[in-house]
Amino acid sequence: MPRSGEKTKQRILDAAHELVMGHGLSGTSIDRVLAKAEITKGAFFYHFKTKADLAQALVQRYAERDAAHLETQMERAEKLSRDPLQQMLIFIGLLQEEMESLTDPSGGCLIASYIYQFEELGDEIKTISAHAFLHWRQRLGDKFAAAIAHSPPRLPVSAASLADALVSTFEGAFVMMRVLQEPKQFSQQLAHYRNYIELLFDVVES
Amino acid sequence: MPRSGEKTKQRILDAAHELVMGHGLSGTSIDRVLAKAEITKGAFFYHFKTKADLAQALVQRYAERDAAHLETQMERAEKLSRDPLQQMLIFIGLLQEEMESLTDPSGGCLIASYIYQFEELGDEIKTISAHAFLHWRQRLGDKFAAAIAHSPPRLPVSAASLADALVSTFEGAFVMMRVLQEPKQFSQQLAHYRNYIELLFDVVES
DNA sequence: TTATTTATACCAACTAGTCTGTATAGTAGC
DNA sequence: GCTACTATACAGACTAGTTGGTATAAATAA
Repeated sequence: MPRSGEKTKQRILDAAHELVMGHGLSGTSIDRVLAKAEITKGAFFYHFKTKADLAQALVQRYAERDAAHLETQMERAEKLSRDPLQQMLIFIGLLQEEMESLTDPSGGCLIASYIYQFEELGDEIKTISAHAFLHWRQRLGDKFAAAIAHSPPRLPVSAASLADALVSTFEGAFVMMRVLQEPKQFSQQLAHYRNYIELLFDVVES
Repeated sequence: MPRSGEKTKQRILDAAHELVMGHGLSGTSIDRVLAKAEITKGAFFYHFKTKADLAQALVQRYAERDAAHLETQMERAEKLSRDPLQQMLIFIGLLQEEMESLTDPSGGCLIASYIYQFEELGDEIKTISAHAFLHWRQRLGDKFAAAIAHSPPRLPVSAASLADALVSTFEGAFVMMRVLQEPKQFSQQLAHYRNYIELLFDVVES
């Protein structure tokens, strides 16, 4: 069945992604990926030059999907309000909705799964990872900048670091969820972030 | 020179810890630990039964030091004020002080470095990890409970989840720092947490 | 006080298996 | 004839873990 090369490649990436989430990158052998994807070694090395090449394709795909997801939810939020602050609050709410349906604590961030072996990763992967985070900083930072310009926050904060704080909340929540085996950590930590934004911009009725 | 076995054991743990922070656990071979600690394989397996045993000793030592550090700073904060909320704010400030002096983005949390290979880790390690986090929840949760009892927060929050939010902030900050190679992320994210607490308990002069 | 034993702490070399990556021969569809 | 594989075999490096032996120091016995 030629002409379907892309499908096999995606199967490999899917299998690898799942394994990396549970065993880490260096704990995931190519042989186990082959077994999970039900292909042979020849097929694997037809699509990927090396294991490092797989690791990069993995994070590339992850970053692309992540950016697309951010864009989708952000555009939804932008259609639901004209006010940038409200857009952000809606955006956080949409993320919360998604995460509340999570019931198993096996979710995670592929990029985060790489960070404790950065020393043996290529620069390309580091660049892709950083770029994924910087994209959030940019997209959300613009919203916060507009919100700050519209009404000053009760404490001095930079738009970029407020954006970073949401990404940080995500990453922290993943760690909490995995260590404590508590899926609810995710929506709980997001709720605190939302509280913070609301208090900061004084949208809480006293 | 027998009788000095503990020193060698600590040297092994030190070397292993440093390597795990840069290559992950499964990316850290025993051979490389031996090279770094400048000992032989015999010495290693005299002190540790298996690699899994090393991993456990590593996280055990980390958890103990972490708890001791929490206690030290908390007691300092408790001596500087009688008010539980102020104690928490001082405590956060003390942590911020420490983290501001960090200039290289190679720091990290050993427990977090384990989470993406939890599937191949023993239950003991998972228990130790969870317990370390739960200890923070308890210690800080009590403070927040007292603070909430003293003056109600502006939004409904639980003491435990507020405590979790600080641990989450830590973990998130480590990820941000590593991915973006920005050491300042740490104090920045802590500052947001501090802002949140201050706004929540209305200690900000308007 | 000296000789012997015992436990600790360690070393060098080895084993058995796993790792990534290569190679090769063959096949099914376009 | 090109693409997209299967299947198998294998090289070379690295893996965790084992073995047999050694140096040291302290405890015990003569």
